Amino acid sequence: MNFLDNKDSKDNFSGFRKISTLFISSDEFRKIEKAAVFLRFKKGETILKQGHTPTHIAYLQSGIVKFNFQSPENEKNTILTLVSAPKILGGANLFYKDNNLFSIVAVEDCEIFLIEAGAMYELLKDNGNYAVALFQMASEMFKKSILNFISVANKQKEARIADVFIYLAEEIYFGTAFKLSLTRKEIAEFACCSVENIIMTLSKWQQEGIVSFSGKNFEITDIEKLRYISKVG
Amino acid sequence: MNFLDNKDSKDNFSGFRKISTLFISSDEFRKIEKAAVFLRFKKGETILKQGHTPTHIAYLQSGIVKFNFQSPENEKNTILTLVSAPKILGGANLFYKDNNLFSIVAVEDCEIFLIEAGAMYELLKDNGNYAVALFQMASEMFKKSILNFISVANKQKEARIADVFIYLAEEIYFGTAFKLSLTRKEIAEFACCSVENIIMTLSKWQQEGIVSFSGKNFEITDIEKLRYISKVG
DNA sequence: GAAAAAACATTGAAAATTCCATGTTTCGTT
DNA sequence: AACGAAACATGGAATTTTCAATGTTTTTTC
Repeated sequence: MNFLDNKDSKDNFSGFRKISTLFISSDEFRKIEKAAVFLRFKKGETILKQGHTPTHIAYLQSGIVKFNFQSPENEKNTILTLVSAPKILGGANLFYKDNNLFSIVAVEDCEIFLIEAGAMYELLKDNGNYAVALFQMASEMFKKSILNFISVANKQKEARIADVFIYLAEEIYFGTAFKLSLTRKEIAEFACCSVENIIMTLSKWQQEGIVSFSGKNFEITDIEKLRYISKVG
Repeated sequence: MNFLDNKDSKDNFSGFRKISTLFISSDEFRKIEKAAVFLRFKKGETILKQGHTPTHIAYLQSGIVKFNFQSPENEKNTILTLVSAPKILGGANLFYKDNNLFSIVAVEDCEIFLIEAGAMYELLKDNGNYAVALFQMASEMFKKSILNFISVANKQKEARIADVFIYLAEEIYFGTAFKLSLTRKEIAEFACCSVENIIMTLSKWQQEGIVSFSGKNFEITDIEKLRYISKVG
């Protein structure tokens, strides 16, 4: 990661400014700007680390991140959810006193603003409706994790993998053709099954004409079939 | 459920008043009281229903509730988490615009205050620190759901059931001996496995001297063994 | 307090899923 | 271009988990 000069940082802050100034004044927003740093993260780098004390709230300007839980006992990872820019991240961290439940890791190169929690909190104290708006955005990510939980808990392998690919198309890549930035192993960690399951299911789907892929280039050719699999399993 | 007169309601509101008046004035709290109704729910009754528009925030004065997700496709239920009084429930509902993700259902007789979301929101607008405090409390329940998710995703049957019973002892009944208010089926819905798994595992544990039970009376006699099972699986 | 319903319990067969072994391809580095 | 490492791929054995059938006990309801 590398630090940029302040001017560049301000130019890139526009997304967050737009959201924020619906609720707070430009003067107040300047306080946030002063308490923020702009950072670039390479694919694979950890943005917020599981177990650390939450000191910052993050705004994802561009890129894709995963919410990754690493089991302390075995070496297994679980991807709770995947998020693409622009979004407020780690809002939950701000509202907890506890340590971070999970890590936030870049799965593609990311541009991020880290804002000091203390400065943010000062502002929220006097702007309840801004606080509520931020909570709502932060809650979205919880909601997505819970939806994934429900999928994992109720459905079996193939339906879960279908859910993952529907989610990728609808909420991450915004289209049925995309360059997949996740490895098979990461998809397995997201759908909570083994890598072999992912590989075999994808091969099967390719034969059945539901998806087609070569290397990282993916296309979902029959998303309605995927929706059917998601329902019927 | 039956409605009580206002006086009784006020007397029972003390828990929520105590929390709230750390952040807001007594005058302001009176506005909440006016917008609240006191209700009793019998075991099995639904307090907030999945799919409904969230119009109220709930304060659980006494009793135990489950966060229950009912699958629209098959008839399967999943218990996301279990919560015992006193707690703020459905805070998430307040911070969402979406419909309720899950139902909140009494697993023991409950005393509940339902507060109009609109009145609450008016108050939060001018009291950011109260908003933050409420959100922190509401987030706790999300956190518990996520922890359950992680257990379900990473561990197998026996370790998950161990997690459920450790959770019951530590966070619901506050002791290792208790009158279990969940059926075997509900435990299965919580640990995400079949009823047979629950029954067989409990029988095995009883033979091994880890738990002892007859009917609804339960005692965990060796919680350290349960912790070991939770880790090693 | 009797009948019905729900909950609890046990077993073996069937199905789903992971584990293991092995081989190929792709990617990044020197 | 050669090398090693990581990712991708395949198939069968071993394991875990659910399903199905059946019976007992407990709880609820009239």
